[in-house]
Amino acid sequence: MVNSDPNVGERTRKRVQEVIQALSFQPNMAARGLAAGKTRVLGLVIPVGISSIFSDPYFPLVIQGVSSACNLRGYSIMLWLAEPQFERKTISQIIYNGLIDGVIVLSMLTDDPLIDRLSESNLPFMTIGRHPTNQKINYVDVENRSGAYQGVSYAIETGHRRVACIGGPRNTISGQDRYQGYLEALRDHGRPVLPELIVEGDYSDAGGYQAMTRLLPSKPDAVFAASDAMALAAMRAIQEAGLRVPEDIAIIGFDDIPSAAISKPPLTTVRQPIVQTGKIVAETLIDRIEHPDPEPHRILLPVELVIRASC
Amino acid sequence: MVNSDPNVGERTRKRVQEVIQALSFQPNMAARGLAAGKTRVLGLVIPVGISSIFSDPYFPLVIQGVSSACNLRGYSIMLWLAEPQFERKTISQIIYNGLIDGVIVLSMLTDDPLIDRLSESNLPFMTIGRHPTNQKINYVDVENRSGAYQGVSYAIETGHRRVACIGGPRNTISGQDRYQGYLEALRDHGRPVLPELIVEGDYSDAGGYQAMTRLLPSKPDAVFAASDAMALAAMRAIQEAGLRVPEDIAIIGFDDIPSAAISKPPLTTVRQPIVQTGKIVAETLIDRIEHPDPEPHRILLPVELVIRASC
DNA sequence: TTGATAATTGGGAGCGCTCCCTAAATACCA
DNA sequence: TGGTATTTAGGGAGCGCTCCCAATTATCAA
Repeated sequence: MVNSDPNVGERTRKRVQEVIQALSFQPNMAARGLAAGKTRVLGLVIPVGISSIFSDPYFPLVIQGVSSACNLRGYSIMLWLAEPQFERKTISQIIYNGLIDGVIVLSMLTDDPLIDRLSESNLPFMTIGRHPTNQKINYVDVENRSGAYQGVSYAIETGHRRVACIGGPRNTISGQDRYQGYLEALRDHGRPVLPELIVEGDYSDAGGYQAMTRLLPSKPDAVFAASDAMALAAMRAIQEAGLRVPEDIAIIGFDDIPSAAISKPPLTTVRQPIVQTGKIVAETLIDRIEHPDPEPHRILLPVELVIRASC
Repeated sequence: MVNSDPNVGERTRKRVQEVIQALSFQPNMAARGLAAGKTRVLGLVIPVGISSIFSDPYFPLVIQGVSSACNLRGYSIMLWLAEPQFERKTISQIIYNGLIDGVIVLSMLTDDPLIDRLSESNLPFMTIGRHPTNQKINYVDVENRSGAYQGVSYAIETGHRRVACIGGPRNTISGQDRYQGYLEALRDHGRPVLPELIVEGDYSDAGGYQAMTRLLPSKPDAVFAASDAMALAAMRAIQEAGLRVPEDIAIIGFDDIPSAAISKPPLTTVRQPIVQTGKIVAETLIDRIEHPDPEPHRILLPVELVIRASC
């Protein structure tokens, strides 16, 4: 017994430990996994279909959180970047191959076939990002809607009348949720929804710049961008057009990435706890693996409006 | 025989394939790993000790390259973010546990204890980033020295006389190599090395901004920054000080990250093939696992000076 | 001291696969 | 058609561990 078997003598246990030390013995995980039926490995699936997605600082931070929780609990991470062409075959193959005790899926898209496959299986899994329809899926997400609501409300309450929106991609859940928050804030403050002030972005720097360029002729006096990357790019576009931030156009972002604090002016933004999200999703999944429990776990992490100088 | 055993009848093979299809049978990788002594899993170790390191777009891109090569060759990736406090124990434990056929180590630091442990073992491994002393270690790296040399030479040849350097951290190999390139370019063009024009950065945005602020009083007319993140931040610092890029101070970066192309002015920088680096290191490692070969493999990938408007 | 009970230990089966060796089937040639 | 060479199929051992049960030893009360 290499492990701490509960009914093994104190003396024996000690001797075993000494021998382990002396030989610097490492149990073979493949054998252990085979015999015990559990490997202490978590799968982490990240879709990279959307081109810009991996240059976003979001993903590394999630990985960092997951990794940190796994280290603490003695788990390892198997990483798959799900390139679209592999989804059908490889992913499902890989997932059922007995190397993994559970899976975390970074679920951006509103319709991810992988999720359906997983819910049919009996492999424990959680998603980062809520599922739009299936109520039985366990997830961790941040309060995207409420965060956007807060940000846009703040813009309105600080006297801005034409608040534009650079949204996230429409086929992402977070993009939709943040857009909803924008809409609701407008409605609750009795403001009209003006189509010319709404542009779809792709969360990326380049996309934000382009979106702002298209927005400029409509003369917004504030912009809510669904990501900091886009917000910062929009700020650049505004300044290059000879306008001032926040005097001519105020900006509110979403994420609070490191560079948001040091832009000029510093970006007012909605902070989401990215590393924390990764940690919690991993912890919850490990809990569920070790103590199976049919109760759905749906966790919504709070966001926080960080007021700086851009609005 | 689930695999394509070379001496198995054509008819039988076909029948086996059909049955596999019909049952959508998935071989258990743990069992296969145990029996065959190989798991088709690669370890990827990334140190996250340096705080800012994971917000750098470099790492995701390397992962992407490694992942892409692994997908092609039917390998999976086991990811470890090596938090410093785990290095001694966990990392070496994990690496010898039989779950892995080989390891890729993203080796930034000039003295990484993990590398020494690995070279004592007989686990195939490669590093990304050359090793400063041990000649027997297989690595893939980019031409950091020559890239910096090209960039700095270009600055000098375009008429700049006081070329400053915002270097990478001194305890990183790439930081040293790029600094060497800077020095050599200065020397080969008969320019003096002025200590007041040399500042150590940490590759990060914030570090670059701070470094530039310190550099400003020394009145450089050009700056070579060892990363684009620093270069972009330096550009901001210069512009905020009321100076123009490139008229007052020219800037040359290193990396060619996406935002380098859309900054204002667009950044002249040394492009390094990051995804490619990941691909090649994974491919080479897999080759070495499948066809052991004591010959050292040291690969230096070329870089390319991308001339845009900042210099 | 003895018997009953509890704590501990050692041994064997088996996890699902690969590898190797032998037996059987088939092909080939005189 | 018989015999040999060759291909193909099948069976068994074993990879290194965990789990479970039987055997052993220690513990305690009468």
